[in-house]
Amino acid sequence: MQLATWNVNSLKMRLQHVLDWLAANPVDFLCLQETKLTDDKFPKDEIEAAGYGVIFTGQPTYNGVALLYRKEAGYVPDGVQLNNPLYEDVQRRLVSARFQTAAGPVRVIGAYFPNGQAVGSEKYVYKLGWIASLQEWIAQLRREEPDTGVILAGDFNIAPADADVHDPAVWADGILVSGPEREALQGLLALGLHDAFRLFEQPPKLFSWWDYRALGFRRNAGLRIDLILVSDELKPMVGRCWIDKGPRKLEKPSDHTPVVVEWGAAAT
DNA sequence: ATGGCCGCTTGCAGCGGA
Repeated sequence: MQLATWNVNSLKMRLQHVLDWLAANPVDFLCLQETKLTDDKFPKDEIEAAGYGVIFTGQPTYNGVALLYRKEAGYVPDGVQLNNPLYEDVQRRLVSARFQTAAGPVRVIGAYFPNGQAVGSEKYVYKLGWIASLQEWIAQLRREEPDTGVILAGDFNIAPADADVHDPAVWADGILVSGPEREALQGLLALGLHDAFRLFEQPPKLFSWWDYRALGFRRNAGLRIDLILVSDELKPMVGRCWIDKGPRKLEKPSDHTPVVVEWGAAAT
């Protein structure tokens, strides 16, 4: 099985990229962030025609998330949750559902973490509070659904370590890398979640986002801020996790590119 | 050294993103 996450920076602008990518990469699940579409404008028909069911929640202009699941594989979502039940929020940043899979029940949570804008700002305080509440909710889920694995995938807007930053000196203590943000991520990992990408040896300087400005992509001046966390019971089944730079090379790309995880039978 | 793009809007300049 495969699951991917992709911040598309407007699904209206990127729908064809998503459909083309799914045709070439028929993943079981796809989490999208920054759809930037109200629910009445969501391209449900086009996505269903491509063989995927979809759960989505949006708002005007900003944010918006979607969770796609491959119909041919027979997935039926239950326990659907839009946003965090423990956190009142007009911003639409979370979409979740549980699925029965060949590797047992799994709850997928697609997340668009707040950016935070600048360390110490009002938006930064919101970011840290939002993550703390997400941690509380996932802790609650682990108690309520103890036999269900968890995959938390999305745009975390946090580079976990300096190895995930093209130039740590430039970014030092800034937004996306600051101590409190990284500690908040550690709080999530402490629930028994694991950064799937770092379960494996990886070449250096692999990123999932590159600034549109300053030839960021050509210079590989990027960050790894799009993550897939898998829970303890899924960890032994993860066989591969990779970043697909292909879509970032297209005309009018998103500034993020897909991250994919593959799991299945227990690794031997 | 600085900042350089992109998408969105009760829109044509300003905000947010990262």
